Amino acid sequence: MLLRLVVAARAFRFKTVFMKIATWNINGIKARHDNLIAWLKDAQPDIACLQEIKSVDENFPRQEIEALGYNLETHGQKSFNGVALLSKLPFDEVNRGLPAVNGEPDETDDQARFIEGTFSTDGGSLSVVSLYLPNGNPVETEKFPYKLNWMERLEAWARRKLALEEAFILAGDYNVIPMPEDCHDPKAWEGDALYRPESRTAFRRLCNLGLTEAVRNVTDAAETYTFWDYQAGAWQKNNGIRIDHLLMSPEAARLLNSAEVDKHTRDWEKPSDHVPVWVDITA
DNA sequence: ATGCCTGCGGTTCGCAGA
Repeated sequence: MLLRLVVAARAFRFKTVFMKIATWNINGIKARHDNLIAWLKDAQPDIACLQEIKSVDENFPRQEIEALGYNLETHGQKSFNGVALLSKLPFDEVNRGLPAVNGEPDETDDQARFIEGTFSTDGGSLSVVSLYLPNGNPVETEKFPYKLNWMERLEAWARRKLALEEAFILAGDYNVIPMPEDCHDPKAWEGDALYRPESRTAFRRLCNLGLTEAVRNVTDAAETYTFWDYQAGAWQKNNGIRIDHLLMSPEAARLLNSAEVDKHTRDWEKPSDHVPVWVDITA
């Protein structure tokens, strides 16, 4: 009897559930719907964070995604931006929009770039954010300060969240090249908003709160890129950049098993210029 | 130095992206 209890307790304690959490800037849900469905069937993420859906919520094509077993929450706008969360787990809570630095809703920001879902797992609560950080170009316009302000607000959000000591993952298109080795041709990016010292410093500050950037936590492989421009044969020349990242709280990072880039989707017909990046965690 | 290419809205071109 005692033995059976011990066996049952061990089985419970060591029950391992793997979860795959992915992020992908799809560059338009209407243009990328079929590619998205193909990738979902193939990669089978438990949670997928999408960016640049370029659609209002009412027009987002839900049917085939839901038929694959996903719960779906969107935060869209007309023509530009827009983020979404797909999850096989039911959502406990959904929060739309990145708050101001003080934690209050930011009424001055009407761009749809942030959606958070919270979930219950065997290991406790898990929060996953799909974010689309502003590009910031051209740097001499108001777009660059908007980017830096957005990063300040993101850092403030992460500080508040870290105080709760729970597992969370900030996944998305950060529009930041963290290091020279994260692009094919660093010289070509000098002065660009994606590579400006202010952008890289803000990204580093975010990481240095105690977040783990998943891909660089598991590999230092050269030429690990997540975006290749449509123009000038960038894909064929492997002229890429690494700007899509998953940042994990300590409680999430301790569960990290692997992190990968689904580079092959860039070779598909009508590809997005970004490819999916994902982590596997023990949840 | 500039455009390269693509998606979107809304009409055949302008804007945005990175």
